[in-house]
Amino acid sequence: MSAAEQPYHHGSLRQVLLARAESTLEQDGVDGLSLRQLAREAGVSHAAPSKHFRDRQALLDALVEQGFHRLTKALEQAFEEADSHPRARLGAVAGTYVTFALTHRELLALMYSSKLAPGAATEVVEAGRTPMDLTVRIITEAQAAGDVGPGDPLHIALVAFATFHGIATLAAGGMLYGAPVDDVVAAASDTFWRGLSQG
Amino acid sequence: MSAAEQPYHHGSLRQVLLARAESTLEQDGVDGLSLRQLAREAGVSHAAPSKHFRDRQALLDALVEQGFHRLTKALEQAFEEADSHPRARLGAVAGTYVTFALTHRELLALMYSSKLAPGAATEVVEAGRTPMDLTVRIITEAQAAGDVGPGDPLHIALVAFATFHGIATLAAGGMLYGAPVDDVVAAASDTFWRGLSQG
DNA sequence: CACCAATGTAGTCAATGTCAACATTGCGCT
DNA sequence: AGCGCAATGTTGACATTGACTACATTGGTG
Repeated sequence: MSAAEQPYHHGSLRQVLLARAESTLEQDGVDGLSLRQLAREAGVSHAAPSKHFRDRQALLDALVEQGFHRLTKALEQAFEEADSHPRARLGAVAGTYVTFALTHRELLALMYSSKLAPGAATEVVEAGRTPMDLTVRIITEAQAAGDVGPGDPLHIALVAFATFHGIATLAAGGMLYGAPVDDVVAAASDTFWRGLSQG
Repeated sequence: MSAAEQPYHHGSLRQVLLARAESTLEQDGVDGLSLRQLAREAGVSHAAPSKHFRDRQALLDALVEQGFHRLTKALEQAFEEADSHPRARLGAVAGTYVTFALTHRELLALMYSSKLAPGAATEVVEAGRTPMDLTVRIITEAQAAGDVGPGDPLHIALVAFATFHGIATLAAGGMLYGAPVDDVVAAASDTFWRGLSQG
């Protein structure tokens, strides 16, 4: 091959495709994502991506999985670094979640639209559980510490998670009617803990 | 034209397209929606839909608008028919919202994905505000009745709405981990009101 | 070193959204 | 009543896309 030519094998096509796919996703939305376009940008033939992703859905699944892993990592870090008091932990986790939602609007929407291919679902479902698992853990700790009365921790955690998830998605869609996200999150936190602090 | 022929003009093509589009949407998701397929099902030529919807997005916008109108109607009816106590009203509205979300999963997702064309946005944005407006009204009444302490009713209403919206979308996505929706809604209601009942 | 699995290429096909040119119809205005 | 035009529908075309098949190149491994 001559000097300026590309080697026949790209070398890291899968990574490049995923990276460009993610930035295109955020910029143009899911509908703006085209396998052929990605191939062009990567400088490979139009069918090359098929060696790494069976079809378009497989690429989306990979994006979702990557997204969940990153989100999980961020949430766990926030959990660890926060003061160990349940209130501080939930606040840190909720804040991280909302930040992620605002930084990766389209990705989070994709993650929870979950048109997951029934085949590859296992891994993704696994990764998708972490946010709730963390929340359950916080509630359980709060109950152990006496900050929260008895009751199925799953139900209580679901209420908490749904609240912050709802705020995050509404914020990402610009439907907070001008209210600052942080204020809404803080208000939700206050209401939530006050509602749980008594039997 | 011979007896069995269709008249040249369909007569109610727009309505038929919208109706079939909605059922296809729920059955196959947004991606399963094709203008040409709809045209086939309606028995018209492939370009006929363009006389009623400039492009595919315009059809989706129309579905969203129709969806918001139906949701608004249902919520307002629930609001009126419920006992006038704020707690009963919020419960009725929340229940109606969740029911709608479960009955029209794909539609609700589309409604809040809001890739609204900046042009036609006004009408849809208008319709999209009603759920929050109703919630604000309930909170204001609750404050007037002394059931809820002072505070920006918008913020409080946002927390409530986000909570039920979050529960609804999680439930629609099958991410409640087996917990019955009604239980989660009830738990959220209890926590919410208890958290607000004191200064 | 020969072979083979992984990776990339070229060509093709059907489906789709969109546009332009043309056909048919019904309604309003004179 | 009837003329004319806007609304509605048809036909044909084109570019893009996802997906499939056959083939080419490469690098690692027995």
